[in-house]
Amino acid sequence: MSDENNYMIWSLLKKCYERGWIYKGRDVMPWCPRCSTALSQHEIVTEGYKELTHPGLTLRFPLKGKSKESLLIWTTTPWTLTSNVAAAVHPDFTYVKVKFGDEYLYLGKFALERVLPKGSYEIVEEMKGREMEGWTYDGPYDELPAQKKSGAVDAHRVILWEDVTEEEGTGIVHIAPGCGKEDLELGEEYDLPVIAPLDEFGVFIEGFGKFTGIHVYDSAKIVIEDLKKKGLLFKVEDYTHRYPVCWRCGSELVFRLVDEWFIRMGKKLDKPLDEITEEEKKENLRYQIIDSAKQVRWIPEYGLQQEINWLLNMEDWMISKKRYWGLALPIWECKKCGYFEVIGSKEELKEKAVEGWEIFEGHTPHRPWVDAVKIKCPKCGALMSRIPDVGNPWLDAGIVAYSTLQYRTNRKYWREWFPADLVCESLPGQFRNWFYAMLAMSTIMEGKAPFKVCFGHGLVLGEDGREMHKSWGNAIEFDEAAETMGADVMRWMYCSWRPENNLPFGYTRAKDVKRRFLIPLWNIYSFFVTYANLDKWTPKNMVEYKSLSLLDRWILSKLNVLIKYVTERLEDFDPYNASMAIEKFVEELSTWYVRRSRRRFWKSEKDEDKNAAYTTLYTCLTTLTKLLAPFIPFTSEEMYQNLVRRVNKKAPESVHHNRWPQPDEKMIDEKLMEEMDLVIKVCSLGRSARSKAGIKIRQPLSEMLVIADKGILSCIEKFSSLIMDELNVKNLRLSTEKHEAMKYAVRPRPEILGRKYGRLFPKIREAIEKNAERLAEILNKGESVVLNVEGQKIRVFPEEVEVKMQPREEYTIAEEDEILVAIDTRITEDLKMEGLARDIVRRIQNQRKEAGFNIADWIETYYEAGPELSKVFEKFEGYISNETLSKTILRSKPPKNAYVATYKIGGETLKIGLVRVEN
RNA sequence: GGGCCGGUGGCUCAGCCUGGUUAGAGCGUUCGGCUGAUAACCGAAAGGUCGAGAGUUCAAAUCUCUCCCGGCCCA
Repeated sequence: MSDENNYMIWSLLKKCYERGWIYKGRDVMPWCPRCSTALSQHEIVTEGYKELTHPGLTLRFPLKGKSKESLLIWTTTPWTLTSNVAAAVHPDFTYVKVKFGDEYLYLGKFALERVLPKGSYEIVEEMKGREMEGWTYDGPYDELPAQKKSGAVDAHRVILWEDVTEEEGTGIVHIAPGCGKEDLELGEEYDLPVIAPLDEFGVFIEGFGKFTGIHVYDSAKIVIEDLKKKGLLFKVEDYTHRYPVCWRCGSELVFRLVDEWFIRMGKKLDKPLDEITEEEKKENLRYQIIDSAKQVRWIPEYGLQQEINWLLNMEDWMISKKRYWGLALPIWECKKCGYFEVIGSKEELKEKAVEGWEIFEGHTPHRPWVDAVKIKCPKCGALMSRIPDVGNPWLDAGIVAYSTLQYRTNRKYWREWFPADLVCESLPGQFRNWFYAMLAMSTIMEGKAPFKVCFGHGLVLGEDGREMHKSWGNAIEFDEAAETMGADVMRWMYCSWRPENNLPFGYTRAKDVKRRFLIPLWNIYSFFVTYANLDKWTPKNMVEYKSLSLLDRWILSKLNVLIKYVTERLEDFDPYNASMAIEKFVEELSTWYVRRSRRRFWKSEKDEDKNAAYTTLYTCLTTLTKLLAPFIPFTSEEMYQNLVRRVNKKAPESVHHNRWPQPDEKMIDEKLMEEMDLVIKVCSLGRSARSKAGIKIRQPLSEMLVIADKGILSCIEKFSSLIMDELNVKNLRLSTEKHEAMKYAVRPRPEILGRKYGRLFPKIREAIEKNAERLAEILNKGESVVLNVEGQKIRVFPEEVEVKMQPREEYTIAEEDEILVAIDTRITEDLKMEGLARDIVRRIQNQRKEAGFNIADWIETYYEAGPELSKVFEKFEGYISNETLSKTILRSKPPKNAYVATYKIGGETLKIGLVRVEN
């Protein structure tokens, strides 16, 4: 391992030192007694809390100079009472003095009910918290040497604190500045002494009497015993709360006063960001980092907001860690006068070393070797030793933009590669860890962001939407997932999900992705391969653009649009929309292009058209392999090897060695794509109409009628054979006139006309309905009509009737967006027989497959059927044999070796036997 | 307590920035259909107080405010 990382961090810390940003803090840190280490803010916030039950103690702090008068205090951390220095009240809350038995107690008025039994007390006096300031009291452990030596005994008094809450306790808070973060801050404000009771293992140090040598975890019952004996204990109740624990070992944390090293983040200025002046930023790292963060393009955009929010709230960065292994912090401290110095490089250290260099030389800058080196204190001349702490691991993670790019040794190289184009990690996890560390460190080094784009994705969750946990049974190991669902499936699952959303990961979703995308893709591919092999088709047979059909040109247009779009989306770091577009394309390729082209591959009489279809599908597939290579590298490689490498040994060895496809603008035909959209819609309407009429596609029909405006019709006209084929109709009629398919119906309104004309009404109705068409036109114009009914002239007004349009009897219609499709539902005997023929063909095809015959195998077909189906066999013999590759079709009992099946079609029983024959 | 993200059919999510037909898709459900790509495909139907309330507007899922719920972060 190279030392570069270490020395790079040394030089960064040196920079901070030179600007006065490094300092030693005496802070109360969350501390794990088992791991014997402090935990940083980063570590504690992630998974650092557990519901735990502790003894909640209510006890007396007897007031000095007043007999039988006490403050009532509540705490859940008995051990901190040994280090009590003060008691805090809220200045604005109301407190009460109550008579309780033969004593007087002080507590918050709001706490009376939960602390004292109802009716057991009598309020003697009320006061605001601020009136109590300065009252002195006797602490519970004033006999301890540590209490005496620190001056705490004489410092015990009531102080004011805005953060006292009404929600829990007595409203009077016990303050031990050596045992709590807020306590320490408050203590500094009031200049209180600090007592730190615990060593790094959580054991009481010297000066704590019988506690000395006792582990903090064992101290609670001793405290409770003591308080009982001293008569200070008021009551003990179990109290359950969220309490911080060590993320590594789960031990309860204690708060311990320790020396730690920090990088100063700069003051939090209490004003809007845009009002921070350049002058203020100059020495304030916090706001400099925010400026760096703003240089980055955040995906999603709100990532920036989140990062800024973190930076605005971030405390000074604790860079030390109480461990043995890790980056040796290059801080040398003088034990005698307290001066410290940060060393920025190996060379500087060598120069300043006064002893131990020979031990260190040749080693990496780690313990124990580096600790041997001593330097001379420039202030007092004593020997300075390195502090024992190692560095926070985020220092290592955050320096990569410098340490891996030869920043110290080859600045030219560094400039070439810095800043990185992209970093990508989990946004909720890293905005305060890795992203933060990189931004902070690069701001210190160069005053700018180390990456241009920060792509933050969501979390991978279990399929149930909860975090994955082994114990919850929703966790899936990567290896197992890759093995079971396939790596490409997993990749597509990620790509086709909005990255900023948390991803529910699991096998159901994998199956879904497979079915939605990968299987259809593979089906297209295997369809192509099946027929290309049969036809011995190779890319050498590819035809020119001018030989391609409209359908071919359409999908190639779509393909080139796709290339353009995917390229653009990927360049914009947007794999989601890129993959969605590919899915859409594959779907269209499968459900429209291939479906409409199948016959061209199988039964095309003209080689030219067959070649055109092969050319087109081959182009689509080979282009897709390249577009898909970054998404599903294994599937695309497999397809590529078979489609390209097998027939062209000169092609690049792998799909991943190919150039990215370039769109061919000439192939993009906007008009054609619009037209095809219309065609697809017409077909969809046609199917809808058939479905409404209950006539399956297999049943040929004589005519369909499309009614729309001229523009639409002229688009459709070119595709009439496609439409007729798709919808299985013999003729396609186009018209702009709705009445070709529709007729008017006029319904007289009995509540008006019946009342008006009485018994004449039925005759009137008859007259109206007989001439409905003609009358409707007039009535629709808002004019009245005159009817001759039994010699009377009857004038009928538009409001007296209801004019409706309905399809003519022979048609069933479907209508949408100004397009109306009508199908003629009359089935003649000929059409019916043709439908039956098609039905028979389908059964035979199915049967061939079930028999295990190959697509191109020739067969003999035997059948036994009733008179009608036999007639169909005779009439459509050519068609049936051609479709099913039957050399002969015989009306006879199938031989023994035939594959036989029986069906019921059109009320007759049909028995079919198939025998494979040599070609 | 403060900040950010989210709340839309049974489920997973689009739409919101830039207000405007009848709020979409996939999955699931039901019914029907196609098929030598077949553990796939097509069509139709059922299914929605767009978290709640107020405001702005001719018009609000969309803009504003308040509140509720969930997640994350900070205190």
